[in-house]
Amino acid sequence: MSSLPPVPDLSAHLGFWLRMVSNHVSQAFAARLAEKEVTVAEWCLMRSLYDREPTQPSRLADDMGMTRGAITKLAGRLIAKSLVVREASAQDGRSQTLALTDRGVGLVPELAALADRNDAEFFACLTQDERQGLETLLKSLAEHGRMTALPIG
Amino acid sequence: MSSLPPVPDLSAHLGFWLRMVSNHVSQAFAARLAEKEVTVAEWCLMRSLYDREPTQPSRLADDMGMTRGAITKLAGRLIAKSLVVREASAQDGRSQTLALTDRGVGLVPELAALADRNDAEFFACLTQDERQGLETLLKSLAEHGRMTALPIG
DNA sequence: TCGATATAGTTTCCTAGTCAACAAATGAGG
DNA sequence: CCTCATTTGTTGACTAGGAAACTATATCGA
Repeated sequence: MSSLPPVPDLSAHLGFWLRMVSNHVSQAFAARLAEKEVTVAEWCLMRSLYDREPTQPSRLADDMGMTRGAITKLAGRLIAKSLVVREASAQDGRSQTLALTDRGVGLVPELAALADRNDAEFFACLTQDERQGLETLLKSLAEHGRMTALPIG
Repeated sequence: MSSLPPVPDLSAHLGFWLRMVSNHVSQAFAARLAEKEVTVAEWCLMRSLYDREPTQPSRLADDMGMTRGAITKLAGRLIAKSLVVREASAQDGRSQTLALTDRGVGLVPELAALADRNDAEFFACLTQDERQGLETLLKSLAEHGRMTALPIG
């Protein structure tokens, strides 16, 4: 009988638990957003536009950690839903800006409320101190790992 | 001038930081695995098969939080790479089992080493106590949220 | 001022999931 | 037994993203 080399279980890694919890939180959030017919990526883009001047797609791509191609399509879907408008730049013929429509502006606070509730639901089982500690740890990891963009994928 | 209702920033939510860090860790891991021409999902499936009897696809689907259709395709890719074999059940004509090939068995420890290194790299900036604390918090969240499967998406 | 290069956005092809319809085999009830 | 519901795995249509080729415009340098 050949014995296998011992290999740590998947659950031996912190990354495993991180992924497990993160994905559950995100999926639950996605389900809430789905009732408003909005995806997580759409929410991120809309929130990014909410309190900002009309913004270039390339800028949003950097902020959101997505490619420009993805932003083109994402913006297209939001435009189709009349939540966002695309406008050509007067100065630079290549450039455009994206901005929320009135409907988009109106929707953002509703979606933000869903985000609040989702966060509250998942982290309710932690004490205030624990939540604070978790936030500190995650921000520390983000800083040391030079994580700037919000990676969707 | 109409003033917008105040809306918390994306970064106001713990879920945001969780997702940010988790996705970076996972993407870095995916990049390491890519050098061995293996995806994260493939790694999870292979690791699941490593120290187990040949296992039904439906069982793996439950374990990994994926649909059966996804397992069909995932297994198909691994079979194409000669890392996994599919075998029909003798007792139940509907049922099959999946198992690692010798090559698959040999690859798992290599991939596990990559997982170890990836984890070590990302969490090196934390003290041992902090890592322990993070693990405790994540496991607590997983338990309270009844998170069993390893959700890929 | 013209040509090379860089930049902004789009498009095409590819990947890897989901969902829902499906075929084959099993099992349970009359 | 025979039928009908259930279970197993597969398939096809669809989604959302990435990579790279592409178009149009702008800029820089000789």
